Amino acid sequence: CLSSPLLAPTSSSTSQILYCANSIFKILFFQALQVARQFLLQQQQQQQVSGLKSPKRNDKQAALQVPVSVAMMTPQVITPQQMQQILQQQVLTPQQLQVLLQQQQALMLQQVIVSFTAGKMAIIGVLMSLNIPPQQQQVATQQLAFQQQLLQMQQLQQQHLLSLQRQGLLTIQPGQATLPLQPLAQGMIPTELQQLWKEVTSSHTAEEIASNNHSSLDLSTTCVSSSAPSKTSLIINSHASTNGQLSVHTPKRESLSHEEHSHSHPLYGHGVCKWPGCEAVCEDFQSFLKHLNNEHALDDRSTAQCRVQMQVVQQLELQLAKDKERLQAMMTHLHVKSTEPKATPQPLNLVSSVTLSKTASEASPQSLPHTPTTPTTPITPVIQGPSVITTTSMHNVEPIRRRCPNKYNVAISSADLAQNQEFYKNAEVRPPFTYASLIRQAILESPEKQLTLNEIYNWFTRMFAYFRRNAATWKNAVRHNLSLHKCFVRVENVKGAVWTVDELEFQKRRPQKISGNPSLIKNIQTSHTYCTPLNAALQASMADNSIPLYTTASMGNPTLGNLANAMREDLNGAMEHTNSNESDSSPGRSPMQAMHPVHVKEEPLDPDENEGPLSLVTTANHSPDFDHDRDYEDEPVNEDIE
DNA sequence: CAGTACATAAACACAG
DNA sequence: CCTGTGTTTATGTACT
Repeated sequence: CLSSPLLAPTSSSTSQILYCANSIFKILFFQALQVARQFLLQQQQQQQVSGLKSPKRNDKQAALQVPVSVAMMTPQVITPQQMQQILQQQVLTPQQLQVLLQQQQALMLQQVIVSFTAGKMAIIGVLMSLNIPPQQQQVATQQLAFQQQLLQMQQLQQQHLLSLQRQGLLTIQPGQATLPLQPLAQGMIPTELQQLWKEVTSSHTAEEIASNNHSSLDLSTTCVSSSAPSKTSLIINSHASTNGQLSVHTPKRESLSHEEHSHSHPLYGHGVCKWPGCEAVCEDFQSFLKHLNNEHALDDRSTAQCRVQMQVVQQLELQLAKDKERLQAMMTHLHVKSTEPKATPQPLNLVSSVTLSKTASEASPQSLPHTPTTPTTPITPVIQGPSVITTTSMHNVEPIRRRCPNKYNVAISSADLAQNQEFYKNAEVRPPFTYASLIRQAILESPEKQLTLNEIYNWFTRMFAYFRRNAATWKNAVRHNLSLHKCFVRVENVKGAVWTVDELEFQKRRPQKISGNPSLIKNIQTSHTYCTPLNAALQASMADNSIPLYTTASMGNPTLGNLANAMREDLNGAMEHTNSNESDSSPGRSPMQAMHPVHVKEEPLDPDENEGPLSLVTTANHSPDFDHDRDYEDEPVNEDIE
């Protein structure tokens, strides 16, 4: 790629060659630079001026032509000796050589900067759009911040060179050549990293706006390893003024004053020089510039630092590429290419969140609790391809009214809840279950099949992170549901009142037609033998078809836990209630049967079921599980923490 | 389009 | 008076 029309100083060609030349030039540049500098030192007295363009001229494009050509041609074949030859043949003055070298370096540094900046910006954008979990973002952020510091150092070097070039102060200071190389990682404290991160993001925004959104997303796919960035305005100085910090390295920089105004020099902050390992105190920006010119001139130390930084950059580049690859795989896995965001019930959003907030292993496509359209395709990973990576999916903690559009949402949730129980505990995602189902579940999970209101509250907050906020709302809803639905029976107790579930009423609650395939009934038995995503999908499919699950095996199956069992009962209730006595199938009802509903809601049907002279019997054998629940109650429910 | 289920908000009563 | 509990009504949304 170095042999193509690289010498044309156009943006596109320059950008293309820049990347190609990067790796080669990285290796050869400093070598050549050293040789050239040696040569310069030797030839310093000759002072032969032979009609080269002045380095101060405004025509930066023309000025860049020579270095571009040198930079692009030499890396292929040049050796230090050849470099010398070239330099001699061209009969350049030391100043001119210096200019050339600086321009080469500037160009190369620009290339590196742009390359990494583009990749960095893309990654930042992806991270932000994806709401990557904090851990991953932290890693990426640290990497990028480190990268940014490296790039800023390079920028400063470049700017420094250019300023020197402009002022005609291009002299080598041999005395500095022997200064020891300082560790580059020095002085990288977290606060600096944070600041850098902020700078990066802010400049990214401005850059995106200024560059008309051209490059940011395109580069996201090519990132660091991009071979041909589509937009190269960032590299060439034409848009330097729009690039914020990137404008620093433009040879044309008309304004040190601008920097003085903004005092936003990447290498200057909090009154200290942020050159790696320097941390020299500079009162003001002017002194800082002086310090830069004096201490961080183009010398052995600086070049060595740059060299090390380049190696660091290379490492980061590799790592970034890996991370990018991983991210790509994640995005692919999560079906980012979604077309219809609203087409799917909520559990998909949940999965997206669970994937992003928990371990990736939990995010296998099979675990998507979406509802397969047919029972025969329960484990098809990508059926509807919903948008799982959306900001709404990550911030759907607001009390948005989002009932599951599916009429059997409760039934679907039976498997879903069991499958994502841990997820709901941790992710602030609204469970796609009705309050009634949840209340019933809470009650049925209790050993006595009865709970006080407060215990129900605790169950909600314990089982669902979503219910740790907006307590007033959902608690009111719980009370409302308890009062409204006849399936919830209030029973006076010694300790007060407890709530129980009238299964018959609950199953009466939602008369639905049975349209499912009865052959799937046995599938549920086999399916919940394995607590696998397939299990969830199968059950979800069955739930979707309202298959009755009158299987005693489903009861008390520890594989899916009580939650799933109860929800399976819920599933039973979802279908047309043909059997009026399957409420007896619930094995755990016996304690409740002794209860006496003090308060019977209007039109109490079949009071024979709750005949009550023994009403207070069970209250005597107070279950220690209540104390067990108390343990959770003691936990501060930070629902009011917004 | 009507009916139903559900969520949400709010008013109210009552007891501790 | 405050808080928690419980009931009821109203309203809006989504689905059938």
